[in-house]
Order: sequence, then structure tokens, then C-alpha cells
Amino acid sequence: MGRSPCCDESGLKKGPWTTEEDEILVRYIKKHGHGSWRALPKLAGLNRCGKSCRLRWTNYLRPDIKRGKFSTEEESTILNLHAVLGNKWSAIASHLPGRTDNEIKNYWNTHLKKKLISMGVDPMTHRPRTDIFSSLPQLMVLARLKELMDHHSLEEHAMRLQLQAEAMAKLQYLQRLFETLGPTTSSLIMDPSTSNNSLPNGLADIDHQALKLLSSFSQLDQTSSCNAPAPNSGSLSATDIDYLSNNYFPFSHFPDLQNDGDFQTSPTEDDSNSMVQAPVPQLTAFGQTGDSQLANAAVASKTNGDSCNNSLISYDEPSCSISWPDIFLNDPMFQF
DNA sequence: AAGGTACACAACCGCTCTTGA
DNA sequence: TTCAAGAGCGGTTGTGTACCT
Repeated sequence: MGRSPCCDESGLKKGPWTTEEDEILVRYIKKHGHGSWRALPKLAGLNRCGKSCRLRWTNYLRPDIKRGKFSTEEESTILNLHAVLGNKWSAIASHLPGRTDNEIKNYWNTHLKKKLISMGVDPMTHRPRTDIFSSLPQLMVLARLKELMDHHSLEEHAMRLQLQAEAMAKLQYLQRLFETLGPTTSSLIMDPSTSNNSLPNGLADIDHQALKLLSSFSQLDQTSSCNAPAPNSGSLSATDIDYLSNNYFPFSHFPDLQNDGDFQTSPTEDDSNSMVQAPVPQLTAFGQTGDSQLANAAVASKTNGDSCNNSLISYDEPSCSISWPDIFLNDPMFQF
């Protein structure tokens, strides 16, 4: 598959288009259609490469292009679709009549990405930013300082902090490990109903090192359901998956942007054991497939006005806002 | 008013996929 | 089946403009 030597011919003009060039291109295409883009510039009398002409037409000169600011409706559609499709700009553009992939991409990079970051949401995963974990120890210490000073000696405090730090490091390692294996694997792990004896190769490749980590992690959390048997070393069995899904996803009860289930914006005291008792969310492996049905679902969920109960987060309705520090601090995972 | 900086967006680059000979 | 051209796509860059000091 050789790459077409498009614009490297010398003498062809690059850079911004002039109005004269635009007029020539529009006039030609209106009269003859674009036909072969490579042949077009010569036939139209333009000193541009065909690719440049095609981009200029599709991104700017096409008569059905809608210009101007994005409406809030369009904005939330982009956010919802991006949560499903990722950076599939053309797929997203196909659901926004009159908008080009380039325009949406630019709008995403200059506005929406920053907006999400300022909201504490990772623009790529549409989940709360994981780098928040880096400041977690400080948050935990601040929130629990008084209680600690009342009930524990400094030595005890230091020892617990050390254990918690170790636990967090292991947890982050595991998160990365599972992320590396991809969304399908994550879905399998998070969805006990998929547990069976024929695991995908990637999952079977999780080495016993990871399971050791999981096992040691459980020992740190004496308040949770550590009565469950520790997983065997070696590759994951169906039992292991079930075990993991029920015991070792301390964040599994976090609101998930692609979660079918409900979530609560502020955990109550009754939720304090949710890590142990709450059912594991049934995640859907959307992946990066560009599946138009999913995209349609994203649009449909938006138009139905069902912003909190559908499979995707609503970015424009404050009722769904989440105070993440509250979640951390009320979570038994982070109790000393 | 001038220079510097940040931002927005059009355009380009280079890779991949599709298609047809 | 192979190969090359055409086309599509996502990431990046360059340039104009607005804003700030």
C-alpha cells in the first residue's frame, strides 16, 4: 500500500486559500462535480494538489456546511458521542448535520477537552481523572486527621499510611494491567455473568504476579470481605474472575459513565459497606468500534431527556454532578 | 502604542483503508 | 493475489486575531 505522493510535487501552492481560488474551485465543482480529486486542480486551473482541494471543499466550501457557534445541544451530543466512540470524528460528525469532522475535532480540542478537564473528568475516558489518586493521601489525611489524632498514636498513623500507600500503588498497577487488556476484558471482569471456563487469551495471560498483588491487597483491607478464599496463582480461572468482580474492584461502585445502573451522587452511611455488598455494575464494552447503533443510542438518550438513568453521563445537567472527594472519603476503602 | 501571549481554526501531514486493474 | 492510486481519517502545525501587560 504505497502512500500517494500528493502535495510533494514542487510548485504547488500551500497555505491559506484565497477567495479567488475558492471561487474557481466552487465554480468547477458545481459545473462538473469533483470527479477525481487528483485530476481536478489541473482541470479547474488551480495550482493546488488534489488533496488540498478536497479538504478545502469538504471542510469549508461545501454548501451544506453549517458555520458558527456550536449550540449546547450540539455540544452535549458531541460529548455523549465521544464517550461512546472516542476520537472518531467522522463518525461523530455524521450525527451532526452540517458539521465537519475537522470542525468538531477543533471544537473538541479547543473547548470541550478543557471543559472536561476543569470539571475533573478525563477527556479520553470520560471518567473522573485518575491522577486525582496522586493527591489522595493528602485528602485522606486532611479529612481524617482529627479522628486519627484522637484515636491513634503517631506510630500507628505512620504505619497505616505506609500500608495504604502500598495498597494504592498496587491498585494503580492493577488498573493499568486491566486497562492494557482492553475494554472487552474489563467488561468480562466487571460482569460476573460472563464468567465461564473459556476465557480470552489476553485474560488468561494475567500472570500470578497480579494475583499475588490482589491477594496482598486484600490483606490490607481487614474491614472488607476478606473471608473469601484467596485466588490461586497462575492464570485466571472463572472462579478467579468471579472473585475479582465481587471483591477486588474497590472503585466498581463509582458512578460509571457507561454504566447501566444508577448511582448516587453522595453516598450515605448505609453505603459505607457498598464495596462489599453492592452489586458490581454491569459494564458494557463499547470499545472504539465506531458502532453506529451505540452512537444512535447516545443521541437518543439525549433527546429523550433521560439524562441520569441512561447509559451515558449528562454533561449539562447539574443533578448529576458528583463530589468526588466525598466519595473517596466515605468509601470504606479509604477508611483508616 | 507596542510587544508578548493565548487562543481558535484552517490547513497540512502522514498513516490506513478501499478499490480496481 | 498483488499492487498502486484514490480517498478518508486523526493528529499536528501555522497563522491570524484578540487580549493582556
